[in-house]
Amino acid sequence: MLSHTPEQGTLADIASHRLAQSIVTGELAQGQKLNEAELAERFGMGRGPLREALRHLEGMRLVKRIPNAGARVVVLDRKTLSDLYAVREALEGMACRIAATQMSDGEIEQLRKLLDHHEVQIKKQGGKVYAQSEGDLDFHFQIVRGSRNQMLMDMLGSEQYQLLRMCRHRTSRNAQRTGPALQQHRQIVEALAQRDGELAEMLMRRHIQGAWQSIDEMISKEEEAAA
Amino acid sequence: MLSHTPEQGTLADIASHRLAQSIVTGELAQGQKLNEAELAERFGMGRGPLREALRHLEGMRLVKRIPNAGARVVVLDRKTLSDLYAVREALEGMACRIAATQMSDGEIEQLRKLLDHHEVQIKKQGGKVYAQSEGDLDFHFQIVRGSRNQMLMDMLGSEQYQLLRMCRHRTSRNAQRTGPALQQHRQIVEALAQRDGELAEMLMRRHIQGAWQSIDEMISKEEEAAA
DNA sequence: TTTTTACATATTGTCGACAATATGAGTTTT
DNA sequence: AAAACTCATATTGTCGACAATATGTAAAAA
Repeated sequence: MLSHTPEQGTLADIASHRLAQSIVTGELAQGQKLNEAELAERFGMGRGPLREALRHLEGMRLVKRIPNAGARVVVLDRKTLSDLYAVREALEGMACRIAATQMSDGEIEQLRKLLDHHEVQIKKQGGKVYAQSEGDLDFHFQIVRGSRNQMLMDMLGSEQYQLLRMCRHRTSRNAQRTGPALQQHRQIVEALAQRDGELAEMLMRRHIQGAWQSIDEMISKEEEAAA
Repeated sequence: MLSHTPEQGTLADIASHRLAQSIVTGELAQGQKLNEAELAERFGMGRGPLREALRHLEGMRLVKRIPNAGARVVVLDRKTLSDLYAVREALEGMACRIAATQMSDGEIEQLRKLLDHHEVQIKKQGGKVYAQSEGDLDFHFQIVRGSRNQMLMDMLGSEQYQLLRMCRHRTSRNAQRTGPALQQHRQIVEALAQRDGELAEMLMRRHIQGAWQSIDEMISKEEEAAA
């Protein structure tokens, strides 16, 4: 799974983890002001560790800090998400190409198993897509791991995927794209199995482009509804 | 120029900036232990702001922190640098492709001017390559800016380029690659001017691959000398 | 009525002291 | 002599209080 660590280090680490969770799940709304004293009290700690946690989250781009004016949850507007998906496309495309030469047969078999698992999950509980969303990230991250590029793992795992999960929770109601997504995942795995890095990269890029299109439409509808 | 802000915000921001500077220039050696009390005293501040700065630098991947055991300057071994250049290749390649459609004619002309400036600098002071190194980053960052992708600018500007500068200071003695690099830069600008994104991307990728090869050889020699 | 100013309040920024934990030297045991 | 243990020391983690800065409100001026 992804970042399900109980996080039992320093208080700052705990706060950082809990805050990230709250932000990602939408419990803390986008743009919301983060009051240090209040949060510290809620978490049962002093303001020191909490401030360190905020600094950490700032580095993860989950909050935006303004000197002497506090921190707010980041707002994922359309432009930001568009940028995010462009970066993902480049990064995961590369990861896929390299993974095709680096992953072991066992790891690729593991990916197939993961997709089988997703398939039964989808058929079992048609509407409840949350698990699939998390599973989707698992799939993507497995491939990134397959690239053996630690920097990539850090960047995508500890940072971008958080933003993605945040975006998902926001637009999770009507996520009917799970079917085609699974199909695309299977194609990607087959390309990896054939050690065809170029094809795997291309399929992954298309997959992410498709995901962005889907998200983009949702945002458009949202904006229409708001207007 | 790049990150030459005097940084006059909170003490934590000042500390963060000064530490980053010291790390990048090699004044603080790789792997060196960072003592909170000592640094706080040197900067004339308490340990609170300094700890926040360390948390920030941790997010920028310039230091590595171990709970209850302190922070150390990150170590750029060959694998880390290899990963970094792979990521750069993907990211800047994309930036270049998009920049070809997004940059204004004026901005591209600006790039030409920048390269002219580099050329006279190189001819004037053959050995002193430091300025060119910084200038090289300026060139790359201008193109990233041209992609209009804020996330990319953040990632490359505030993070990866710091690591690059760090790497440069380490292997700066024999940097005779400035000649061919300039030539490649010119080719890239011409591709941009012709609005040929595909070509621009390809040239940029090759350029970065070449840079990595050069760095890699240097590291090999270093390791031989050490053994 | 609108704008400006002054002030009380809330929030962030900073420090110093103390507690918890790791580090390393010296001692004991095998 | 090598390994394991003990304890003094150094370093990190945490807290509460105070200073500096921003925020919102109400009175005064236009």
